[in-house]
Amino acid sequence: MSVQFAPVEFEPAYRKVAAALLERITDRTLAAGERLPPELELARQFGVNRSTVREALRELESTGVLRRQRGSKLMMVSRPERHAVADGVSRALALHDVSIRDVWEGLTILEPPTAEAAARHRRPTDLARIEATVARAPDRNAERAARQAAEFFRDVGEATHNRVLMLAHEPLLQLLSPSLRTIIDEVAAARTRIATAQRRILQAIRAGDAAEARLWTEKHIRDFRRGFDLAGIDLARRVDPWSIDRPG
Amino acid sequence: MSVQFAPVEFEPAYRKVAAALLERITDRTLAAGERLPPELELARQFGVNRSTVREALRELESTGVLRRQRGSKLMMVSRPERHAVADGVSRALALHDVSIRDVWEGLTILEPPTAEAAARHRRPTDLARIEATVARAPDRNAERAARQAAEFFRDVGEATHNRVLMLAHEPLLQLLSPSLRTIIDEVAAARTRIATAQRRILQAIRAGDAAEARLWTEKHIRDFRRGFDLAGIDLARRVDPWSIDRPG
DNA sequence: ATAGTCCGATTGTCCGATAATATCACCCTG
DNA sequence: CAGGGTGATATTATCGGACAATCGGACTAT
Repeated sequence: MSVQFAPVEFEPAYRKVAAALLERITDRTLAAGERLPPELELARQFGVNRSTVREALRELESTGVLRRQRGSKLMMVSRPERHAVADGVSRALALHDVSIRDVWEGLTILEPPTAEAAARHRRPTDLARIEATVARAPDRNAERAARQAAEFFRDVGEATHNRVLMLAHEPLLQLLSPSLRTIIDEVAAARTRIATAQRRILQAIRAGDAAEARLWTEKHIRDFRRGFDLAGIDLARRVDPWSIDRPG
Repeated sequence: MSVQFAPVEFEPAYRKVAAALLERITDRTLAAGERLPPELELARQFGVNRSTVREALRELESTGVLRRQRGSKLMMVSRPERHAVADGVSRALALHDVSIRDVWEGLTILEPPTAEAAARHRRPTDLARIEATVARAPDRNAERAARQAAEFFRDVGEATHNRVLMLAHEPLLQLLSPSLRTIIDEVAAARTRIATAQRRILQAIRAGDAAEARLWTEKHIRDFRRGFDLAGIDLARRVDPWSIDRPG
């Protein structure tokens, strides 16, 4: 076994076509919003059959760089939507048997500094949005209440004006939402504690008090941990392969 | 405008097929490692043409839940590979004009607590892996040195045994790598400072000293910031649509 | 055992065709 | 001239069928 050979690599045409198109999209030759040529035209240009082009298009469609507006025929170059990307990440994490503890730990790490950053970079419109969400605070319906709790974090994320942070916590919010609903359903004090924390965090962000925003967010997340215990949720359990919102 | 109608939704067959298959995969009816039936069989079962099935397969293939082992014909159900998922996230962030500052801020938030967690949960094999990487420390070649620097963070991430954290920082490492290479190329002191920080962090992780691990990681990341300035990299510049590794 | 050979199954790719519908230039009417 | 109908055309979704390449085995000869 003196000589070693690398496996000969073969790439099917549909993948090559997809790669070529993706290349043009990432290097902005094809800008977002631009319309893609018709399939037959692409087939002619690439010198392949239309079926092959279509397979490539499906690939790009599912990554979110191609989309078609409702009721339109031609494909449009687009930027992947945040929630669509997050769906993929969530699915991947769920399939990898990530535990509730893992997700919670991620939030513990991510949210306090995010709130801090929000306190520094928030603008009036951000405050308005957070306020609107906080105002919906204690909701009788557990489903809605859980959604509101997640929405609050999203709003805070928006206020950072850092897309990296916004995208990073999105899958965590998605994965935690079923447990969150359970907590709100089972733990009597949950609603008011959440509402209180949200008010304090909002207050701190409005005042531009980064330290305070961080502190209350830490409390807020720690409360979730208490909630898991009180609701009898096993932290070691893997997150549910929950229902994904279909990308619009 | 008394009555309102939601836009009638039409889903093409290839999407329905993809959704149906994905459903079976997320609910584990089709377990990872299992082989998918042949395309003709699927076409028969779904009552559609083979071309339609193929378009659905391309969609699932690109999300990473389907794969074929090298040189095999039948598709295999699989879990999305971390780096493949991260590629998608990176691309999305790049297309959204994320700035270097945004990415750096993400690392600032993510890495110190990650090192902390690593100090708590590391096992002997983790230490060995980190040590091996640190041992490759000052490399003359900037390209390799940058890869090594990123690899170090990956190793630390592995040591947390939390897949959420591992996946979360992966896109950041990918997006930062071009800038990192520039720094190593331009800033004379970069190599030794990186090597020093890595040694100290490794030491702390080995000792199980979470606080120390966090501290040195903070320094390490702050150093990057200094590096950007010294290398004349504009933090407001958007990250490069760098070259993506093709998923194997 | 290892290499050669054959065979069925399966994928990659192509061709051609049809129905549905989005797009657009055009015309008509008030 | 604005705005609404109206075809002709372009384009997609889906189908059926075809063929070459090749993978997985079985079987055979060395």
